[in-house]
Amino acid sequence: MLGISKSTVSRALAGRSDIHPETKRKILDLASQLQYEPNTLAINLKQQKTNTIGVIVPETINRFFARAIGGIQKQADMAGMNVMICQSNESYIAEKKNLHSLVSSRVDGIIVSISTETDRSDHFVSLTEKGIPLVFFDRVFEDIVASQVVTNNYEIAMEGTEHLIKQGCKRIAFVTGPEHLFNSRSRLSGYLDALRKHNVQVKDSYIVHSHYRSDKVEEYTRYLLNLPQRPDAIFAINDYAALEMIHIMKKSGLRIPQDVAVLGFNNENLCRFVEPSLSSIDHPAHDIGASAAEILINHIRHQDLKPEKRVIKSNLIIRESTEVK
Amino acid sequence: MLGISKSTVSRALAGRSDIHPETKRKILDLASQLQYEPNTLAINLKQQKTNTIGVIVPETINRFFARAIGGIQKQADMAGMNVMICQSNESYIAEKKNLHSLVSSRVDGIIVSISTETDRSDHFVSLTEKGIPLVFFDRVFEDIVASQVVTNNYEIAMEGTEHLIKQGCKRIAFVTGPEHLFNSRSRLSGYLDALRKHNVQVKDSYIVHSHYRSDKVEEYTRYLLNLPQRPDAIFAINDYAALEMIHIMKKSGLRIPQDVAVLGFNNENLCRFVEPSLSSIDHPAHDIGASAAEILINHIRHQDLKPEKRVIKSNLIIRESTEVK
DNA sequence: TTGAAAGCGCTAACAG
DNA sequence: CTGTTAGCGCTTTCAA
Repeated sequence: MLGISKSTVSRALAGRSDIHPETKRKILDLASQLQYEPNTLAINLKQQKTNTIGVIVPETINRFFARAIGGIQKQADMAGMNVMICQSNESYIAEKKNLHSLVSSRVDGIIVSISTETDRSDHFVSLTEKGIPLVFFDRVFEDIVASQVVTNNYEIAMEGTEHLIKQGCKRIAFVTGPEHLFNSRSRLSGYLDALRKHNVQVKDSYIVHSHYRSDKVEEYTRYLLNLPQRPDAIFAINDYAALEMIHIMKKSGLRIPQDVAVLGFNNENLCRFVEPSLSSIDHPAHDIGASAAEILINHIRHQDLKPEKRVIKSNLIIRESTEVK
Repeated sequence: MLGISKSTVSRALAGRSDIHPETKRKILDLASQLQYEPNTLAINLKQQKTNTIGVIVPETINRFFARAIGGIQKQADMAGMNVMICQSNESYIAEKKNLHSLVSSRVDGIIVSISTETDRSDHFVSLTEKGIPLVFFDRVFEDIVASQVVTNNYEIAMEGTEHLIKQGCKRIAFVTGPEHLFNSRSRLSGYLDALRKHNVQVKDSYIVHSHYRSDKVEEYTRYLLNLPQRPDAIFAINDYAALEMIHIMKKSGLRIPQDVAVLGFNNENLCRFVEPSLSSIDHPAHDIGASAAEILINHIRHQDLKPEKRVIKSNLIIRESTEVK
C-alpha cells in the first residue's frame, strides 16, 4: 500500500535504527490504522525459538501449583517471555501428551512437577538429548540429571513431627503422597527419623499414602479414628485435608488439639481463620515457581550451564491446632 | 534418509490413505526412531489456524476461574483443541496485552472474563471485525454484541437476600464487586429489589463495593462493624471473604449467625467444614467454562452463527451460618 | 502412489 | 537507508 518492500516494513515494526524516520512513521501509522498484528507463528518459525516457557503441573485447581505458576509467570514477564501451561491431571499418559505437545510447539524450555502416577522418567530424557532445558520443581525425580527446585522436605517433616512430640503426642499419624514420589519419601523419612530420635514407637498403621485427592480424606480419616489405638496427632497432607479431618473428628466428639493435634501443610490463608486456627508448614509456592523459572531462563540463555539444584526452606507455623498444653 | 520426498513423508505422518502401506511403515518407523516431533508452528502457519482457544481470566489463583478453566479444557480436549491461558491480574492494561498476544498467536477463538478495572469494550470490537469468535463468561459487558455465558445473578442475589430477610434480618449488608461490572450491578439490583419487595429499609452505608481483593476484607469488615447500626446479616462477595469476616466478628464477641448471619458465594468445599458451616451460593464454575467453550467451538466451526447468550443457574445452599432461628 | 513446486508471514544476509 | 532473495517446516495442488 505504501510501495515499500516488506523488509523495510519488517525493520520499522521491529524498531530498528537503520531506517529513515519518515518511512518508519508512515509504516507505523498505517500498521496501527490497519490494526496490524504480527504473526507470532511466522516469527517463531523463522527465529527457531518461541520465547515461551512450557509448564506441566498436575492441576491448576491445586493452590500450591496455582501459586507456583504465579511465580513462574512473574519471572517470565520480567524476562519478556511467555508461559504455556498444561495440566497432567495427575495422569502419566496426559503428562506424556503434554510433553509432546510442548515439544511440538517448540517451547524454549520446560518446567515440570510430575503427576502422582508418574513413576519413571524415560519421557524426559529425550528432552535433554534434544537440548531443551528442563527444570523440575517440588515433585521431582531423585536420580535424573536435570535442574530441580525442592523444599527441605526431610527437615521440615522432622521439625513438624518433633513439634508434635514435644506437645506430648505419642501416636502420630502421618499422611503423605504416593511412595514412589521422592518428596513423599523424604517427608516420610523425616517423620520416621524424628520418631526414632525421640524413642517414639513407629507404627505402620499410622502411615497413610494418599494420592493428593480430596475425595479420599473421609475414608482415611475414618480408618485412623477406628484404629485400636487412635492417633493423638495427625500430620496432614495439606490444609484442606486437615480442615476436613478436623471437621470429621469434631463430629465424633473429639477435641482439637486436646484429643488429637492436627498439623496441616501449605499454610493457606484459611489457616488463620478456622477454629482452632491451623498449624501448618509454610510451603513457599511462589518462590519455588519463581526459582524454577529463573533457573530455566538462565539455561535457555546459556546452553552450556550445568544442572542446578536449589533448596527453598519451608517453615513451621505453629497455631492453636497443635498447642496441646 | 529414505530417498523419499517430503510430500510423501507429510502424507504418511498425516495418516492419509493415498500412500503405499510399505512406504508408510518405513516412514513411521524412522520417525519414531528419530523421535521426530512435527513442528506445530509450521503446521499452523501453513493451515492458517492453530486449533487453539485463547482464554483471558483475571487470576487463576481464584478458584472460580481455576474451575472454569477446567471446564474449558474439558470441552477443548473433547474437540481436540488446545487451550492457551492468560491472566490479566485484574489489570486493564494487562488484559489488552493478553488480547494482542493471543491475536498474534493466531488463536482460533477467545474466551474472556474481564478484569475489575475494565470499564470499556473497545479492545474487543476489533476481534469481531477480524472475524475471531469471542465468548465472554461471568464478567461480561452488557451491551457488546458477542456470545456470553452468565449466571442468574439478579435472581440469586434476590433469593439470597430474601432468605436473610426470612431469617428475621433487617440490616443486611451487601458486599459486591465494582459498580461498572455488569454482574456486580445485577446482583446489587437483586439485593435492592428484594429489600424493597419486603419493605426493608435500604441503606447505602450497608453496600460495599469491593475489588475482589482479599487484602481489603478486614478493612471493610471493621467499617461495617463500626457503623452506628451494625448489620445483622452480611451477604459476602465470596466464601474466603466470608470466612475471614466471620473470624473477625467472632473475635469481637459476635455470635454467628445469632448476631450476624453470613451468606457466602461460590460454595467452596470448605463451606461444609468450617464452624458454623457456611451458607453460600453454588456458582457452577465448571459448567460455565464448559458452556463458554462449547459455544466458542461451535462458532469456530460455523463462522456464520449468531451470538448466543446462555444463562446457567446458581443455587442457594443453606447451612448454619444463616440459620438464625 | 509419488514428486515438484508454490506459498503460509516473517527475518536476515547481502547488495546497492 | 532500502530492496532482493532465500529460507524457517510444513501442506497441498498439480502433474506424472
